[in-house]
Amino acid sequence: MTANILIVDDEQAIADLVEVYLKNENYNVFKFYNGKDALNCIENEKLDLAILDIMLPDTDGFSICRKIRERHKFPVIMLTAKDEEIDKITGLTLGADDYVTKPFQPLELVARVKAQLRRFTRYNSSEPLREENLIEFAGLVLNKDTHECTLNERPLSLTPTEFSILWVLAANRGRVVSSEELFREVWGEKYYSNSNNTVMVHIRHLREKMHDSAEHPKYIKTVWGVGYKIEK
Amino acid sequence: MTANILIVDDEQAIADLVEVYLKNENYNVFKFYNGKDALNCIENEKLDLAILDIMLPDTDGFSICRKIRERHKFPVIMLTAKDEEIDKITGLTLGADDYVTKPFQPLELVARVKAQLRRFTRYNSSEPLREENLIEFAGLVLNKDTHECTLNERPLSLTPTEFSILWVLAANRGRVVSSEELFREVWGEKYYSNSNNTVMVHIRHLREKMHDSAEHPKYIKTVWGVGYKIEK
DNA sequence: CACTGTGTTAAGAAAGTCTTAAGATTTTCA
DNA sequence: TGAAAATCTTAAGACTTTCTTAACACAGTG
Repeated sequence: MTANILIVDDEQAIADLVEVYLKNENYNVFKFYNGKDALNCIENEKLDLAILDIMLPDTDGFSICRKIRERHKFPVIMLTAKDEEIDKITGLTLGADDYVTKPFQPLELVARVKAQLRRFTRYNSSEPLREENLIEFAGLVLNKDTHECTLNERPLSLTPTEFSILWVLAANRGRVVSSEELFREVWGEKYYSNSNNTVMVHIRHLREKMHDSAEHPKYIKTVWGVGYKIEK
Repeated sequence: MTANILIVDDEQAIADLVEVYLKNENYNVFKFYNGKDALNCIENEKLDLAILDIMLPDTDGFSICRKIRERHKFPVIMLTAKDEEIDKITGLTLGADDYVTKPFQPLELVARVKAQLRRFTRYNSSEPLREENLIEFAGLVLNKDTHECTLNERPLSLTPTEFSILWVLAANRGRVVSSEELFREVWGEKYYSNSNNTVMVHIRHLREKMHDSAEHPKYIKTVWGVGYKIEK
């Protein structure tokens, strides 16, 4: 399950560095030092993500981003110099999905790339690579297409977040999923801190709707100090 | 029984310091301040372990790690700057066996080196290098995914720390594991002092749950002056 | 017997979880 | 568009489980 990633930066050292790190993660990398070649690549290759520097010799990242958005939906990450703060707003409104300011830690960028790919394949892909869009076991039915859920033939009215959480738990049934993992899976790229009890509150709501209790859970079990799990 | 250890760090002071400590332990040390010489060394020397800084003038630790993994199986320890927290995950998935964050206590690093060498020489014979998440032997079953544990088909309800301790003992079955080693494995890189009897208390709880006794232990045996072990 | 390492116990500290509710945000729909 | 509804996030306190500490008892060692 690899992905095709485009990197465009006229600073060759940076483009090369990013290339090394991405290849380390087994991504296919298309690397260009100018906009013209990049645009060509966008037309001819089936890309999964693009990393664009804003300043380029022959054009700029925004133009490329706009070009991409005309025909494609894959995520775009912008590279901006530190003092180009304004780019944040502009870049994002122009359709970039994330931005990273220079200088950056290569691994930070890699993490962002992964986050975007995860987000993209989860939400935007009509034909999922691996994941099914129907989970059915032990009286629980989850339909990702319709976002419907039934428990023992009784329909549950779940909010989007609740559905996502239950989906992740169900997809990993039998395995303990930590709050942090749940958070990352459901919310995507944001950072997690222990003081954030959002997941917990949603679990509480889920249990309520499933007529489940925290003390003697039938469905979502708490594994102390580790996370939550649904039995197989 | 000495070992050949490669250390690569462009911060000469650090590389030199590590060298001193490793030589003090009678290891043969190959020290380099850049990636090129290190790669050369990897080709020509029969190494037992490598310590790699991530940031290098001409390349990076991951590239070297990948090179090593193409041909060799010996353990690799990564050095990461404190703020490169994310490296932990990425570095490990890239094939490093352990990571140490800068700044570090030299003796801490030495301890890690020893641990890796021990692990390697042990596993290298029959067992796979990659850690499993299921240990099953002599009536004891430990499942890291579900955090479940059964002893002779009877489920044991273990706390996270108890589970970790039993896991380490089980993973090292047949070998004595000292309290200090247990502490480091379970609690991470924190410092250990002899006056700390936390491990002992947990062992006591474990024995209780396993219906084991200190005088005539069936499972967790005390090796006087050394540590604890579980028979194979 | 002194000494050092290990075992036991219990209580207080710390960490993790649950619940609740208010306020912020987003979505819906007239 | 603006008001209402739904949903999400945050925060605080109660509650539970787990961990650590410390004091003392016990067991090996020389």
